[in-house]
Amino acid sequence: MKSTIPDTGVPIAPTAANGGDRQEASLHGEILLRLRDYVVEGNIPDGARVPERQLCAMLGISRTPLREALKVLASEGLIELLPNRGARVRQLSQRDLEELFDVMAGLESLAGRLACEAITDEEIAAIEQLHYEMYGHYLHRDMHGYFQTNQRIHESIVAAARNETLKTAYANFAGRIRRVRYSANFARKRQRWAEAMREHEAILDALRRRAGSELSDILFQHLRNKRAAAIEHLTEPHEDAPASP
Amino acid sequence: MKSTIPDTGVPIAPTAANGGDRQEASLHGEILLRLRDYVVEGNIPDGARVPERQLCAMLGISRTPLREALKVLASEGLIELLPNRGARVRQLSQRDLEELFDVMAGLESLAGRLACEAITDEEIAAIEQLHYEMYGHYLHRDMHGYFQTNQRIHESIVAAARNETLKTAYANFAGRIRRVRYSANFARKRQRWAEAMREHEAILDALRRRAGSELSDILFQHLRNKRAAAIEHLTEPHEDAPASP
DNA sequence: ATGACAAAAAATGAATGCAAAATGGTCTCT
DNA sequence: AGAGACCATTTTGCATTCATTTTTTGTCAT
Repeated sequence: MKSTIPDTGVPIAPTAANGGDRQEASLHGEILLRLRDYVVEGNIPDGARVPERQLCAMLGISRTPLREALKVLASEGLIELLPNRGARVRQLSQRDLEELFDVMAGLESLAGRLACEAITDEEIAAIEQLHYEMYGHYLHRDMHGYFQTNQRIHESIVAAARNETLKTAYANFAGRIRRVRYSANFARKRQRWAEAMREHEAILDALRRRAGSELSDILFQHLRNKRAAAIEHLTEPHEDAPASP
Repeated sequence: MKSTIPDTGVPIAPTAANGGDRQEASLHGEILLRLRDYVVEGNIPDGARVPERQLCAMLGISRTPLREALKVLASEGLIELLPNRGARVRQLSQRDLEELFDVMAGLESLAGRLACEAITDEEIAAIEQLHYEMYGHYLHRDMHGYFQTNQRIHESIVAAARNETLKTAYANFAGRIRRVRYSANFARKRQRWAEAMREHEAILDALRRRAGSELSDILFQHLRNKRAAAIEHLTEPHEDAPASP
């Protein structure tokens, strides 16, 4: 009598798209990956209560591995665990977002500095390629394409830093602000968009010259500007039509 | 009898001195704090197997909360969990240490930059005070005092950054390399010691002028030098190692 | 009708139980 | 005697169960 749970659909789908390097072959590891994605994707409203039983039914497992995964997600800062009151999706205050953006700025700044020490001409060429691609999206006002290529550029810089620890930390913080970061780029401010393009050109220039310290400054400032745009976008979240003022 | 852990009666004292702000009132939270300290303090040899039941007996709890704490510690990078083979204290390769030092460098570099934006004259005065105190330890060849004051200075800079997220991340990474970081300062190289003092003066100078970008560079380089000293000290580890008293 | 109190229901925290996998030792076969 | 196979013990992973705490609900009094 092991199967007390109705087999509705496929409880555990193999997360083939994941990094897979980690030793997440066990059930709790699988659950962890799926729950993290589930939360990051925004399937649970901010601050909503999430009964364990419900998640168990959804995932087709018992509470033990689920609770283990919840503890890890809490330590990652994605959710918060109130004693005897269950888990809630962590609600980020404006201050939290500012702090997170600043930490991201520090990490990218570091990534740029380290990248200048070891990046190859081929990697720079690849980033240049992405840059031109992004420029195309910019010209075509393709916000979605721009956003994706932009992320790939930043990830390429992090990858070029050749530091797995940094890469992991970066991915962790990026997950926390994913939704906001996305909407930040969606701010209709064309001026900010053009400014970001110029900043990216400066980034590329410093990268070509392997000017680590300089690139560090530029990247920090770039993220600071993105932070400002994100915060501004959050405080006045009405933008369906091009506002007149 | 495969006891890898010294069996004292009540080995782990209650961590009353911990940053009790956290909502770790529950049992698993308490266990987490105690286990983390226990591991960070180096009570378990590198790479040693740690049977769950033994830890349970030691802590006087059942396996469920212990396993939850282990999962969290693994996500923090302190231990690693091999599927069906239990938890091992994570053994840091030289490359791991290099990466960790670089990430620490990035975080301190960020902290310095942010600190310049908001630090008060009083805070700077306090750091100056610590600096002179440290100079005294340096003159008296008091390695232990020097080490402690040095840490307090760096922590003060991080605190001055006014970013709790950064502070938490910094504490996390600091925990991972605590032992090595300590021994790094124990390197008998007097030359490096004098150099570090000069670097600290430059840090203080940039801080007084609120020169964020400059301070960022100096702090990064300072940590880079510390990293070099630590690695060097590890590759030729023949000094009278600080054994347990 | 509203508020307070109390009991029921549900959810969480921790312990125990059970199956699968790994470890260790012994035995057999060459 | 040595290498490999086999079995017993230990250990891990997960499910289930038990005990508290919280939340809801129903009733009563004002």
